[in-house]
Amino acid sequence: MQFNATELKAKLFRGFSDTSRLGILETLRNGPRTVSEMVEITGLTQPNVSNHLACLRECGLVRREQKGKFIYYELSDERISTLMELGDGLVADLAKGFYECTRY
Amino acid sequence: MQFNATELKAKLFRGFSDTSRLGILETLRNGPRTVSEMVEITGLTQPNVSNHLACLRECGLVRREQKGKFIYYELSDERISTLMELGDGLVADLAKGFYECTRY
DNA sequence: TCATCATATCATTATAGACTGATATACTAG
DNA sequence: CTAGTATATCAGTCTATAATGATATGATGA
Repeated sequence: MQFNATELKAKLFRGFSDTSRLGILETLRNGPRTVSEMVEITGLTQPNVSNHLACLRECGLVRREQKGKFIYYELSDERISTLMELGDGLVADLAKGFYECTRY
Repeated sequence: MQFNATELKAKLFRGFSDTSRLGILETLRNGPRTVSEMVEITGLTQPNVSNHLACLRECGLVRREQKGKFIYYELSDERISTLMELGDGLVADLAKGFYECTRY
């Protein structure tokens, strides 16, 4: 399989495009978290969180660090937070559209 | 159906998360385009482009303007370009990860 | 060593949504 | 009005992937 720039960028955004995955990324905006903390905060099941983290890590959006029996995850780049901030602003202004958007 | 902030933001990013849809948005970074121009540039079929544009319009990411027998689409907010720029930068730095990322 | 807790992986199921081909609508020029 | 071009819609198919439950791995402390 071969990728062009647009495909790669689409993949990047796909990291943010699922509610569960974005929820996980949101919890990391305030600093590193363990898997169980994220499970607690998001209400997702543990295997589900681990699966999404595997995706996010494979694509380089998060990195992890083992500390004792816990593994801490964190965002791998400041711009990932920036992207989410930009999203916040846009959603605030376009919110009406997103409420009504039923096509994807 | 009820949405929280994260769900809405995920929806926003979903606009950018599909290669075809992102390709369409990319063509609009240089200004308004007609549907047929986008078909020409992206290589997608016309119904496919129209479908994606309907999504994007419903969610407020693009707006359209009729001029004679053509309909011009354009990005509805500057920050949409900014978001794509940020994406460019991130992909450039994390590209390796995205090449190898096979999980979504 | 074993028991326990934290995290990861795997097979399966279920669903969203991308794409196609056919057709409908809408605008313009003649 | 009609013909031709531009765009939109729709039903059906197909694929990708999110979620689940069961299980495996790995680290810690006793």
